[in-house]
Amino acid sequence: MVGKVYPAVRSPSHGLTPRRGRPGHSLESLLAVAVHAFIERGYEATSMDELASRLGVTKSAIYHHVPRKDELLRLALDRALDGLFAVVAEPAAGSGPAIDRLEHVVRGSVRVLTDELPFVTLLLRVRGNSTVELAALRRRREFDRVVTDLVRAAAAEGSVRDDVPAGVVARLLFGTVNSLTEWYRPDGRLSADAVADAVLATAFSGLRTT
Amino acid sequence: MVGKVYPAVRSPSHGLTPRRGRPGHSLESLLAVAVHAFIERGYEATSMDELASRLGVTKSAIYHHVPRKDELLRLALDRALDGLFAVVAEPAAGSGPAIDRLEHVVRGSVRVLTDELPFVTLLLRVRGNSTVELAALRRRREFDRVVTDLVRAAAAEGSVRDDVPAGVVARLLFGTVNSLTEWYRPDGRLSADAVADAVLATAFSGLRTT
DNA sequence: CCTACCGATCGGTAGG
DNA sequence: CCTACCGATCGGTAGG
Repeated sequence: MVGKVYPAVRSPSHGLTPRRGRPGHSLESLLAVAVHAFIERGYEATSMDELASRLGVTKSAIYHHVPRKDELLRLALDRALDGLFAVVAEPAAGSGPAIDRLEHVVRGSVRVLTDELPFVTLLLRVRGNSTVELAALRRRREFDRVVTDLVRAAAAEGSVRDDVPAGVVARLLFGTVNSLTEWYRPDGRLSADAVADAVLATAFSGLRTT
Repeated sequence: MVGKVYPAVRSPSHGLTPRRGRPGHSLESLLAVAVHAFIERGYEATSMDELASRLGVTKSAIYHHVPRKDELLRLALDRALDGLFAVVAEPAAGSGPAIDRLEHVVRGSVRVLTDELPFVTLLLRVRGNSTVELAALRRRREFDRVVTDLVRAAAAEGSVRDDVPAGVVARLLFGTVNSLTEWYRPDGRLSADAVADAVLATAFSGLRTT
């Protein structure tokens, strides 16, 4: 279902086709335009003709690069998910006090969100209305489970509050992180690092000073 | 644009038509089914025929109650927005220390979210792809401005951290609150009051205990 | 025999 | 609240 192969796919799970080491330029720009349109108008509300029009090509030209519309969605969602799973696979996410590992995963997630903003934005809008969306939701829930386990471990250490269930703390924490897609813009006043600092300070220590 | 009138509208801004004091039962159930479908499948991806099928009537029967599909969206979004504005209009939101007023508005917003979950969920998915959505976004931004002003006043009082811009603190705070629509369910383990307590404790004091 | 497309149209379904 | 439709557009594919 996920590993369905179409001509010339050799690269990692994001499915790009870098022929002889060069980046697959036209699929890449197609994907960028598609993700932009999916975010702006919604996936189902975006027609292949609209994508074609934005790209200045015909609809048939798009079908040269992808076999179906939902392949565009799958490529985009996998890119976001690959980024998030790369964070929890980093050594710093696997050793040391749980509170430090949690901080590392939050900072890494903010970095993925700011670096791959359109892809993560699209991921957070997915509701499970197709097999592609269901597969993405499954991977996302797996990521959430890792974070919840970290929060639970940090609470057991005594470094995270235990008057609120760990699952609720994890959800509120990632609700805060994920809400960045609603307003963070790379060309805005705040740098990606400043945003990460703001999220960490506010979420970990709270907004109240008194 | 917003006040466009269609036959027999006499009630407040939610636009229901309670004839002779009796609640408009069929519009109410139509709205409930429509909002449910819009959340599940997306507004544009939901066809009027699908709504008719869910209701066990024909598509034309729906057009007896609303003149256009987007009227269903407008009614739903106005209900969520009316609830939120009712909170900031409460006396406790207008007097006393800013930090207390902010806490009151957050608690009230969580209450509206839990009480009118489907309507608020739909509101938070709106992206401005039509005049109805743009009007809702305008009202929502007005609400956000009130909250940001409260955060700024609380920071000026010295009761909210000032190492992060007030606008960012406000966005993160309401990112946390709004993320409740992603997982809170009225029939779940946590009561609405317990959720409000969890949000207040986590957002105001932080998740870290050390 | 390959790639990167084109103009035209398929069977169905959208909102109204 | 129904049957019977409309102009248009949907995702996907034909031959060249």
